[in-house]
Amino acid sequence: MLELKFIRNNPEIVARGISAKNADADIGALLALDEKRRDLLVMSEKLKAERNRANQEIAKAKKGGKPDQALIERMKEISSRIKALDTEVAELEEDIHKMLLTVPNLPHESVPPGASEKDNQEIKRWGEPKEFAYEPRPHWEIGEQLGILDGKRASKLAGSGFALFNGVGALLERALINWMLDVHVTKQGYTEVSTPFIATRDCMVGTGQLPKMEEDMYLVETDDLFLIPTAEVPVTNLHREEILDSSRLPLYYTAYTPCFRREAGSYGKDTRGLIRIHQFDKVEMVKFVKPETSCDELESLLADAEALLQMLDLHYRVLELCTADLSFASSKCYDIEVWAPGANSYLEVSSCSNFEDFQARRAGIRYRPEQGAKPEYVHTLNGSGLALPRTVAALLETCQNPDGSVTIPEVLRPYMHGMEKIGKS
RNA sequence: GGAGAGGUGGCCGAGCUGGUUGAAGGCGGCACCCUGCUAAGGUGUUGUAGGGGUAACUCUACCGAGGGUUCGAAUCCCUCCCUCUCCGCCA
Repeated sequence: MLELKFIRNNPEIVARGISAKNADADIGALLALDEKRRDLLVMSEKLKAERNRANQEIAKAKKGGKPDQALIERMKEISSRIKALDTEVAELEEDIHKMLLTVPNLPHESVPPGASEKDNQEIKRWGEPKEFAYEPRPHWEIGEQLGILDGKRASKLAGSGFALFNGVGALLERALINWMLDVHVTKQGYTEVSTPFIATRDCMVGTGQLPKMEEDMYLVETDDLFLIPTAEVPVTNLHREEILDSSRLPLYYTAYTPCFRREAGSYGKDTRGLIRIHQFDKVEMVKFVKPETSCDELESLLADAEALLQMLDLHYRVLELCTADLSFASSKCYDIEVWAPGANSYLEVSSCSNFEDFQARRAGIRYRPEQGAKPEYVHTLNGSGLALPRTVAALLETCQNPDGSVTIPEVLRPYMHGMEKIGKS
């Protein structure tokens, strides 16, 4: 959420930022409502001041035993006017707030301009695409042949767009989760949390999924609770409505959670294998930092995510998203895409974003810069480290052998009972 | 799901027979004083948000959330949410 005052004072900057993001929001209408609200507020508050003065008089008079009946009658009238004004103000405030929630975050000044995802900038390549003497097979074939992926039965359980890992496949999934968490905790300074996989509407608004993305979420209607689309939601909301001690910052958290996404509107896209499914596992990193450090923190967050792919020895590239491809809440974002030779494409396995104070303002996450100073909003960041199914896909495809087996990366072997290869079982 | 208790400022905790209570008291924080050092002690100060004003300043709101009663509500009434205890059910 942007600050209303900021919009009021910088309408043209806001408008420019919104259009750079290819979004639209009616700033003019918003500001008109705001002006009306302030007019009514002044009227109401003047009346309230009068009422407060009168109330003291009445209280004093009553002690003497003779309340002024005429004054009470007049206050009755004023009270009803106040009530009417306040009702109107409250309605305006609600409208303004609703509109404010639909205004996207502005791109950071360093973000390259662009009209679509085609204008994203590739800023880095690590490693080389592995060479094959034969046509490398896609992970869905490898997985089915090794008996570690069972797409048919997955759809029996939950319909299309779900995965079922079998035997060593399930072990591989679990090994990756444990290994990633261990790297974040023991080598990169994150604190592990294990959160609910369901979140309230307030949480979803706090991180920016709502109100815009409601169709993309699974809603448990009976309780008005949402299945989380990413651990970003519960972890960022951990400190909702809190004033954090400045000495505690920066706070680094990591969490494993499943992620649930309806993927409404992307039917027919990436339907094969593990590339786009409704439920997937992910290890996420979330940071709460002081504003002046958030740019650097984004770089180190990206490095922490990259480190995982480097240890797995998987080739990847890093894209800096252009203004048009930035998500609603982010001000700057890097995507990491891992090379999947069988699918013959780069797969997004991590998205590292700086939200600046956009989420913090929505969720009320603040800190006190100095003892006794006014609380200010923290900056929040998050990045996947990493999304599991696509990592598994790239791994199976990259580490496949001519005989159909898959060599397990060394770092994972301790997590897989020392196993070196996945063969046919 | 049933019965009961409760939700007050950074924290703990009074007030809850309606009226200078934004809110006693304590802890913590900050400033100053005292002190050979440390510890202890003394005095003062210390919430958030939204308006108005060039400014000094000033007004308003906030005691879980939302309604109601009243000239006036942290205090009375209703609804909802959350926490705790006991019972039931269940991993």
